[in-house]
Amino acid sequence: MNQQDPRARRTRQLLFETLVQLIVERQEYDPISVKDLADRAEISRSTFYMHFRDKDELLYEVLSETYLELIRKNHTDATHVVLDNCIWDDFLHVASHADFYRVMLGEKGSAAVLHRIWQLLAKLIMDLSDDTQSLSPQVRDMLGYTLAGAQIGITKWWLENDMVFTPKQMAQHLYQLSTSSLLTFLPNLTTE
Amino acid sequence: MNQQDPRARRTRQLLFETLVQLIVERQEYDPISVKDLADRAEISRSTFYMHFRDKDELLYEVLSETYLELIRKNHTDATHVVLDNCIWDDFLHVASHADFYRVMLGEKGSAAVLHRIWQLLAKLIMDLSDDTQSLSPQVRDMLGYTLAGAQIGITKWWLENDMVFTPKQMAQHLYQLSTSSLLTFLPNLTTE
DNA sequence: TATTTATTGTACATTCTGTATGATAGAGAG
DNA sequence: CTCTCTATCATACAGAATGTACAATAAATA
Repeated sequence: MNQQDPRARRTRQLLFETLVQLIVERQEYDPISVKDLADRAEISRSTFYMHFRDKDELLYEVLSETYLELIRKNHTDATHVVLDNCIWDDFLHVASHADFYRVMLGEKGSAAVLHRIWQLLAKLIMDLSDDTQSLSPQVRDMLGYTLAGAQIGITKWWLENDMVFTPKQMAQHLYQLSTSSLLTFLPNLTTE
Repeated sequence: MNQQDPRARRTRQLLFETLVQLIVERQEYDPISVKDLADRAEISRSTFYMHFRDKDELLYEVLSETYLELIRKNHTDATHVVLDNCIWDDFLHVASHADFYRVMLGEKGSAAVLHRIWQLLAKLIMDLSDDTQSLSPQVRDMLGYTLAGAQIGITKWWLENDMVFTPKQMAQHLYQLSTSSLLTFLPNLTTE
């Protein structure tokens, strides 16, 4: 399959949008079938299998594209390469796809996607917090997973409670929660 | 279906154990079919449907039984009705079912189960942390979700990294991380 | 215009789901 | 022990979804 062929590009993009659309519309991921996607996108089901092995692969590529774009945006703007601004950006990003994330982070979402977001976030957080350079890679990793969990948790709550705070407020809450605990956590790890 | 009939009790219990066994063995949840369960448990597939609507209902009841037992144990022993001891208990519990949780909290797990654990943990944490009584129910809830995320995150890391720390060490790490951030988080919420 | 190939429609084998039904066998009552 | 009740069994069935195969069509490109 030639990725450059305009027909293929169109179909791919169409399937990306259709999947997100169906997830938002039906408020669930798993019960969506390849037939559902093909019908909605008005393509043949066999065409789907020319592009993706299955539903999950499609979803993975949607996320890959999304996060490539998100990270690229962060790196272009110099002011964003600090943790608190990145967190703010994360909440802005989530807010602009709130209906999608509300489903995907909830009980009707996908464990695979949640796991992947978790790993990505953990790495992102650790790359940006330079006050933990002294820790062992192992403990840094542990902190990353923990803070990623905190971020996902607060985001879940936010989405499930009508986003009563602004993205900036959420970022502030999470940031002070994260950094303050990091600071107190750091010295105690070595003394035990 | 009479829950008291020894035949029914046997079958139910057998299915509980079989599901966990299959999850641990195959390291995944979703691809397990009702036929797989029936074959392994050596019961008829139709018998399965006499007890549970589907696979998910079975899993839910497994969890319900588990957590009822866990909470009951906590409440019997008076020393456990404080947050840090409960956290320790959580890690002990996870450790004793490590193979199960490694799957269920990972990419091959179940979004529904993760979501349920998240809610349960959030409520548990908030019920036990009395230093947040002054906060609004809304903010308390947000904190609960966040700390639950942190706990699930650190647990995920622990399970995916050969459980290099003891349950007690994990509890200590998480406890100081949680309480210290709570303390610094509390005053700042009102000033903004 | 001619060639390449993405897309289409269709067909097929396979698996799973949920339900239904009559036969079998285990549990409890008299 | 006998009788009744019912959980379990084996089987069948309809419906849906999956993944693959193939020939025909139509869009892109040279």
